[in-house]
Amino acid sequence: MNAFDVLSDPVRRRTLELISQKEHASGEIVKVVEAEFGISQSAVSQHLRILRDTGFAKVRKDGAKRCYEIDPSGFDDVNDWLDQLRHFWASKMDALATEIERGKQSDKALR
Amino acid sequence: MNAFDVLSDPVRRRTLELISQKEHASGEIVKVVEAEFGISQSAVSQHLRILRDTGFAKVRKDGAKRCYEIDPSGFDDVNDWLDQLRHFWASKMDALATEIERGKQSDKALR
DNA sequence: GAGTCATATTAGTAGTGACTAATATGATTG
DNA sequence: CAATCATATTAGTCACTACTAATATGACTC
Repeated sequence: MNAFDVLSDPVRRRTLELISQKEHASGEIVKVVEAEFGISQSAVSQHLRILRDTGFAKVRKDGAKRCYEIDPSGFDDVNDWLDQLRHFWASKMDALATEIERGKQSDKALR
Repeated sequence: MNAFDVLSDPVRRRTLELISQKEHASGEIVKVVEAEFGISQSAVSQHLRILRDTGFAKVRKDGAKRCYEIDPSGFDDVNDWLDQLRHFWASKMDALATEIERGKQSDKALR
C-alpha cells in the first residue's frame, strides 16, 4: 500500500492526528476511534499495522501495551509529490492569479 | 469523494502531473494515460470528471476539445490537514524543523 | 444535413480493501 | 500456573470504486 492510499482512509487520518500530538497506547486509540467511527478493536489494530508497515507510525513496547508515535518519514513521498506539483504550477501563475488564490485560501476554515 | 480519495488513484495523480505543467486537451491526457496504464478513453474521462467535481481541475472549451488545467483549490484540504499535523509534531522534532519551514515558505509563495 | 471527430455518460462487472467474529500471542497478576 | 488484560492475526464477507463496452452529446467539415 502506498502513502496516498494510507491517507485516503479516515480512520487512519484520525489515528495520525492522535499520535501526532503525543504518543498513545493502542487501547487509547481504539477507545477514541471506536467511539467516533463505531469499529472494533480488530479493525483499529489492522489500521495500526498499516501505519507501521508504511512508515507513518513507530511503536514502543511498554509491558503489554504498544505505544504509537507518529513517524514523519511516511509523509516523504506525499510531500515530495505535492512539492513537485507546486513547483510546476507556481511558475506559471502570474501575480493576479496569486492574488485570487490568496482570497480563496483565507475563506477556507481549518478542520 | 474527498480530496484524499482523489489523490489515492495513480491515474488521477499522473493526470494532475500532466495538467500542472500546462493545459492539456482531454485527448492528449488520454493518449499518455492509455499508453502508461493501458486503460480506455472512457476510464480517463471518468477520472477527469472526478478531478473537475472535486476542484482539482478546471476546464476550458476549445471547439470540440476540452482543455484541462490544474486548479490548486482542490489541494486546500490536503494542505491544511498536513500543515495541522506538522504543527503538532514540529515542536517535538527539531531535526525536521528546517525542512518544514522550507515547505511552509513554498506554500506561502503560491498564495 | 450526413459523416466524423472529440469527449462524456451509462450500465454492468470484477477486484480490492475495510470490516467483524473468532482466535492467537504475550505480558501481568494473584 | 491459571486467569486476565492488551494487542495482533486470521478467515471470510460485503461494499465500493475503477474498469470496459456501448451509447450519447456536441462541434466541426464537406
